[in-house]
Amino acid sequence: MSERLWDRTRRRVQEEVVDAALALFLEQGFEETTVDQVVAATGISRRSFFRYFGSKEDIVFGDLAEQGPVILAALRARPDDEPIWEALAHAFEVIGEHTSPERGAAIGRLVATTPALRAAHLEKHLRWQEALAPEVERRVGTGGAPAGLVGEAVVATLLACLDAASTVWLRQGGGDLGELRRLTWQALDAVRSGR
Amino acid sequence: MSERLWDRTRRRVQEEVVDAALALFLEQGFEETTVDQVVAATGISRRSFFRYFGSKEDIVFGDLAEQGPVILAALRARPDDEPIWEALAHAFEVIGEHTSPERGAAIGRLVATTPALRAAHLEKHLRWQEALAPEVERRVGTGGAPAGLVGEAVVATLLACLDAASTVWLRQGGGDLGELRRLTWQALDAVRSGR
DNA sequence: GGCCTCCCTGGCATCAAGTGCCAACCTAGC
DNA sequence: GCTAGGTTGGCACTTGATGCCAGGGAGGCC
Repeated sequence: MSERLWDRTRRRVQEEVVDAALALFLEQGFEETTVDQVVAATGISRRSFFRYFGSKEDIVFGDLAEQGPVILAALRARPDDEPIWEALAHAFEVIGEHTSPERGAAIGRLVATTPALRAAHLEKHLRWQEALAPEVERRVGTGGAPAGLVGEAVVATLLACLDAASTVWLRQGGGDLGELRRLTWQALDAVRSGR
Repeated sequence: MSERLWDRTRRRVQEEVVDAALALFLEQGFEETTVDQVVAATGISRRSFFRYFGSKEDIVFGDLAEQGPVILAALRARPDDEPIWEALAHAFEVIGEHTSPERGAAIGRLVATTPALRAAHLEKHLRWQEALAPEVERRVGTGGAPAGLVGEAVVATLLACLDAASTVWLRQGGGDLGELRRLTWQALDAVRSGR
């Protein structure tokens, strides 16, 4: 009943718009592409576009910002005695599961070169932090610090290392996910062993 | 010669606008305050406002985003054998030097509750990362990782811990800078000793 | 099948943040 | 005082985003 015609067409239209829009963005840049161009390329009305996406940035990020609970579930599924960094790193891998590395790299490059998208990207991280911090803090303990401090700091650090790794990874051409994992560990090691 | 009347009035007008605008923001919120209201409260013209500030966010952050070189200089002034975290933490203290902790806390609260400002805040961190990463990497070495990885990761981690500490600090009421320093160290310790 | 209800769509008007352009103006140097 | 160069403010315009309303299609009910 909940999977009737409307829902299906909705999803189809959404995908169609995303594909057309991404093509435009990659060709002529995100800022340089206007919403009017996007809707012209798909036949949807301008008004409906903003009902589907809410903002231009949403085309690129989709519902990624709302995936906090999904990542949290992945984290909870990890054994309790696993080192926190490993558990977190694995938990975040669920995010990339529904996109090819190539598409991910293309979007990554777009984000890296567009201030507005970088900002949205970081906002997304904040949302993830809120979702994950409590569970992380349950695992590692507060260490005597006020509630929230350690959890937020640990998640934020992992995301920081992941971003640094992504930057280098994209510069190297992207594509190989194993390489991204390796870089993330190198960044994490450097942080943890830093004098 | 470069400190003639124009420069002085420019600075005075700027301060006046910032004061009036911050009062409005704190009273009725950032998003809820329009640029037209701000210029109406100061007599300056709308057009001139955007020449002074470039964007509404700039009222709140001023030239903070461009202070990367200043922080870098402060970092360079630190002894070469000082542990990187200490050196960095001290270097960042130059940022707060020209504002009272109370004003800083008020702005911090404003930023924390306004998505657009949070995004700008994080963008600012990215700019600082770019400025500091090379010097940090010179100090700690690349550890065999590709150039840039370690520097970016270390700076980003420190900023992440500082943000986590700020969040807790603001929740506690703010005001005491020593407390903020203490919280930052606790966050950093938790990150470095995390299993 | 006819009808009614609900929700989606698209068009219109509107708002707010920026930006380009141009004429009027003011400071500084001569 | 006069000119040159930067400043100011008004205007129009672009772009993202939102409220409102009429029209229309899907699905349930008789």
